[in-house]
Amino acid sequence: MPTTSCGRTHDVYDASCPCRHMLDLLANKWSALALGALEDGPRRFGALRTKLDGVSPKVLTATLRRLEEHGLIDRTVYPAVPLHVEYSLTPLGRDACEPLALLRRWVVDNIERFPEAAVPAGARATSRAASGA
Amino acid sequence: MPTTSCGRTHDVYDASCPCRHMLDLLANKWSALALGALEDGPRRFGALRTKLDGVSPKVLTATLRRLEEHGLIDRTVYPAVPLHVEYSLTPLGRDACEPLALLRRWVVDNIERFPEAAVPAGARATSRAASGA
DNA sequence: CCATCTTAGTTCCCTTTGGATACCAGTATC
DNA sequence: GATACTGGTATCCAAAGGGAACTAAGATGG
Repeated sequence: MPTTSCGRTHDVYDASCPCRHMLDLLANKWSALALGALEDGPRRFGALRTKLDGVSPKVLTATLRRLEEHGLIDRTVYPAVPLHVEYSLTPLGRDACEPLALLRRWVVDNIERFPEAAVPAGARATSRAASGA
Repeated sequence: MPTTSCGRTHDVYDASCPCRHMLDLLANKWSALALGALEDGPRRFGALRTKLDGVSPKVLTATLRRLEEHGLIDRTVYPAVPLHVEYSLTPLGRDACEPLALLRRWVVDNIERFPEAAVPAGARATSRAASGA
């Protein structure tokens, strides 16, 4: 059973352990993508919106706010006109990127092993990837 | 840009790439916990329900079905009485456990670094971990 | 002076998913 | 006949996800 420096036991399988809450935060499609998008340096809201193909502004805002609340990213407002807002990784966020990057990478590396039937139709035929980019 | 053996480009950031769908499946609290719970060998529905503290039977069923559809776990029914159903990892599922285990572990190892305010009240005070187990 | 463009969101509404609780089927046992 | 065990459904409600339109603030430009 994993124990931290302060001697308390932590377990993601325990619903009342803070770990569970953090796992819920990180084991999330948009969180994993947003943190990964910030690995190469700060990005603006619009850039993230473009990078995270398919995200709605509402969900992106909610995701970024949640990551900020949990100390994984910083939100910096430059009061220029037009408004300029930059999101960047905190040290904690940068560290969290490691396991998330491995997960994203594993998916890409092993996608061919998944049964065809499991992939929804829309993602097979009309995919950018399938058009031979 | 990552490329697979068949030469096609895959990118989790592309909403229409099958990768995105798979990331959505794996970057999920219950999936990450369920796969991890099967690492030490097959488990029955009831055992998973106990292990995955706080999961409702409906959600557990849905999670297991989804993992089964995507070829990550096998569902074996032993027509004994009372009914006996076992869930086990497929080779693909076993491989997927690696990055997920790293993620779960990272959370446990770094939980103390998260700001206190970010942890919901219920998880701090009345936690099993806090009671000095 | 008013319309337009930009960025970074918010608001609304609807659908999907998550979650809690109750209940069911099949059979063996008491 | 009542009870218990396993592995789920059924039902109901709340929360989150998602699409589209709209807002704010100020520069720009006719």
